Amino acid sequence: MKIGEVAERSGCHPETVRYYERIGLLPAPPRTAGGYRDYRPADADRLRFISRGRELGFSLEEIRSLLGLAEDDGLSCQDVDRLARGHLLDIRNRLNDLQRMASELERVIGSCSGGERGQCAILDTLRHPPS
Amino acid sequence: MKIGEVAERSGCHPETVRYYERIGLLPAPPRTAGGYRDYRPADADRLRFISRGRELGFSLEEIRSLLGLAEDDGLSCQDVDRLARGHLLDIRNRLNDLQRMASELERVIGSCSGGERGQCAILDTLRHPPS
DNA sequence: CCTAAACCCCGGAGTCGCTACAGAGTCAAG
DNA sequence: CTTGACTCTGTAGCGACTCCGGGGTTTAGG
Repeated sequence: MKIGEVAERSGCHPETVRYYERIGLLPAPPRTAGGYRDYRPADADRLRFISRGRELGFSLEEIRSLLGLAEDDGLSCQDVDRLARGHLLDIRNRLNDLQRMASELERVIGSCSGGERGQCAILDTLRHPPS
Repeated sequence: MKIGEVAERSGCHPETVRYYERIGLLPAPPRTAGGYRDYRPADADRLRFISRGRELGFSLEEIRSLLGLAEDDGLSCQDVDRLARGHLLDIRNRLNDLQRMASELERVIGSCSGGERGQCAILDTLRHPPS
């Protein structure tokens, strides 16, 4: 199948598929007589694996590791687990940061919408941090 | 004051201060005889404004707008409010995304840690998305 | 058989917000 | 006078794409 089809099946943009090939995340497929990339179903599976990993917020390097771990049938489950747990911690940290941002913004916006004139509470907050 | 001091006062890295100058977010200050940038306190204030905006997750372009709005004393409060509310929506969306990632990861990790051998549930999830 | 549309190719540049050099110059303390 | 800390410029790198230009190929319809 051609790049458009594998892209559609996997949920990646065709340019992204070429990009993954360029950085070595997806093996370069054979070409047709006309020079088009010719993929097999396993490539679509691999791309779906990548795309799903991205949806879960894994970096491409993390996904590269996961793909490596998925290859060897040894006792890699612990490694996978460790990687996933580490990643979960990252996400929780980012959640905390965003949560703080959101509350702070809500507070600031709330204090502004009341006053119709005079000083702007949002700009004041930016000017004079409460920390 | 020199760049190191203004950086420390504002919480920005010196290289970041130069970067902000390069992209026109901070006006280029006069130079000393030796060619060093010579800042005044107002520059530190502006940098703190920027850095605080970054902490709240505003993009540099948004901050550029906020700085512009902070300049003219007209009826810009509504614009500021609109910008902040729009930004809050962005953050809430990102929060939702991260929240979904975290729950999904927790689920997947939970289902993995039980099994000591056989197939890895995490890899299986990546291989066979539940969607 | 011919043409137009849809697809594909490649290489390179742009995005955002820094950060990290390299290689040079300046300044203050001891 | 020397050492070390700071500063200067310009450039390149990061991650994960995305878009562009200028071509080539395939396919469906007339």
